Amino acid sequence: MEDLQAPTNPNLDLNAACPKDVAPLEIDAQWLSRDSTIVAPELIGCTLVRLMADGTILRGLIVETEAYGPGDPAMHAYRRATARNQVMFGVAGVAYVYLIYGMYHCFNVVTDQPNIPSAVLIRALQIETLPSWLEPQKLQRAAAGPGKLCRAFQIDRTLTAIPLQPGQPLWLEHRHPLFQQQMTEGKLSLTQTTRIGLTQGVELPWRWYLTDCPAVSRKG
DNA sequence: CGCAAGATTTCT
DNA sequence: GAAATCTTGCGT
Repeated sequence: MEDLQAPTNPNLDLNAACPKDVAPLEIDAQWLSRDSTIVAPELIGCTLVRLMADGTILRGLIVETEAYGPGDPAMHAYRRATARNQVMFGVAGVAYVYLIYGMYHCFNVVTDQPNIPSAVLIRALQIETLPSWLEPQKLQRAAAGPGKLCRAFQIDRTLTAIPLQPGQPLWLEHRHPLFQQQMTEGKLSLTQTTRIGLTQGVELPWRWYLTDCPAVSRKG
């Protein structure tokens, strides 16, 4: 079983930081056209929105990310461009989705300028509202990990290379002003650590997560 | 063209 | 600790 330990930070109140009644601004390609190690921590607190084929909309607060970039031995495009990774050489703001271990998908946001292969892996979401098919008890950890996140939001390789814009199957929205405010006040904070599951580039501290958030894939 | 390894998850 | 499961890309 997974560790369902409650947050230890009494200030962590995502309902207060992200009230549901105000629509934040969508994130555009220009904002994402920066170094992945800059974008990755700034994406924490932003919202991933999924529009299903049947019109259903799912929303999740991004609570854990990892950066991948040029010169990084863990990056899929480290050696050269291939059919799989070529989307990361293109413009920012499109999806890069790949199959891992034959059974899970990982969702990335392409970042930085064209011809600079880089992306941010979205590793965990705090799902906003309970989908009809999900038991309430499982909501908190239903998107705690890149594979579980894609399973919950029904993201697979057919979505790779799509632009992340409203009306598309996926898009991003900026932090709510109150989330930003609680960051400034120190009530919310980010933790920076090394990335997970790698055999190369292990030492690079390019993973960020919302401190004490129970929806994060793992601590440390 | 064969094959080992993989940005994971879950069960024993 | 190990299985599930299959694509990718490197080495032969």
